[in-house]
Amino acid sequence: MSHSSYGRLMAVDREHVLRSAAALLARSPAATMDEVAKAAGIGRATLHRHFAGRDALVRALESLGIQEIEAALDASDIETGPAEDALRRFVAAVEPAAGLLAFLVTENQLFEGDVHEGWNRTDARICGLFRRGQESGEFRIDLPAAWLSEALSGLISACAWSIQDGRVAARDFTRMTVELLLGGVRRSAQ
Amino acid sequence: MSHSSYGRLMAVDREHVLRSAAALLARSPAATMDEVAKAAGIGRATLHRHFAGRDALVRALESLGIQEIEAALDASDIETGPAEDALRRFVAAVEPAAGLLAFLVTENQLFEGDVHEGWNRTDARICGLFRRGQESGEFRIDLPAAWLSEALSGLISACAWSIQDGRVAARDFTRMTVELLLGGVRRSAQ
DNA sequence: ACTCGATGAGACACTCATGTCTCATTCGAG
DNA sequence: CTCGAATGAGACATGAGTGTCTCATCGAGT
Repeated sequence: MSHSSYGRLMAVDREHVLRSAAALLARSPAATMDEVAKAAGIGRATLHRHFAGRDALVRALESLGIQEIEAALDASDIETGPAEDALRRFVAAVEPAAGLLAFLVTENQLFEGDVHEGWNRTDARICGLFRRGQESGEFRIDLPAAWLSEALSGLISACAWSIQDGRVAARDFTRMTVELLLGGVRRSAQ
Repeated sequence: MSHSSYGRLMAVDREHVLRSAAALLARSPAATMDEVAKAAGIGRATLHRHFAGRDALVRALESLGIQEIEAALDASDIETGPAEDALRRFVAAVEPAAGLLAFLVTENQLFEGDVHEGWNRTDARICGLFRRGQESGEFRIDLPAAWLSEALSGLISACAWSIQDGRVAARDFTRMTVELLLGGVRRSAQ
């Protein structure tokens, strides 16, 4: 921390602010800039010094979300091994970012047409996972991979909300999400 | 239309306004009262004459949504027959209200804790459906019925959004939603 | 101890949606 | 045709959130 004029020194603070903002906005998407600042333990002025405005903050959260999801994709080594196992690993890895993902899903709903380019990238990888499973015979082929990707996002968001509202236990996140997506509700002969 | 002082005469107009508002707000939840009025083909003043304010409008939409879902529950005779068939009938019956349902899901996300009482009623019936399926041996019992109900809402919303964004075909709504929920993505021996 | 950058608090103006009001117009009933 | 209720258009005040600014304070490095 010798030369404080270098922007990267702010990275830790910026990171912390983004984490707080993500946690707050995932719960109350309509939260005020003032509330976001308070939640991060800083003043509103400082918040504006880091992020030009609310749009910039949301954009930064988008980037953070993309980054987390891509990190989960990488960490779970999604392109390797049986698709089912890869999906399990990915959902488990993406759990910490589930709230943020849920926020971005609804937010992207608002910004119709103005989607972050990175979003398409992660979506493509997830679609690729489902397509791989279909080609290998693990997954059924009568449902388009694009829909399966959307459904996965929907289920992750739904589970994150249910946990936030206390309707389901947090520790069951991965199991409930992935089990339902993989096996459905029908009791299979297996 | 003999005595125009009777409030029920406004029912048709009110209905039309609510339909338009539902269609618009399902796409852009942040739409202005002015946009809602324009979408309904009326002036903003008239809109305010029918609904005291934005809150009142949203409440009315909530009631309309509950009403539609309950109508779908009734029409699909959800308490009768095999749970799987009942679920299929319900999803097919609720399709016209899918956009409105998606709007209310995100809206309820905002109004945390302030849920419409009718919402719990419909949720209870849907939970009952899943529980019935579990008790009859049709559905798996390792996933709580409450979560299955949430997941159903999430899938319906996700499918409604995907259709709105043109990512999937509208005619596949029922099949994709119910097939995924019932069977999951795993290719079953069946 | 000094200095400089960053911060927090607050004041301020601006924007925008909302809610209320008025007024001219229209439409239907009598 | 006349009357009255409902409507549409617009003006207006209000409130909330935002973005920008200033200034006093704090803290780390020198």
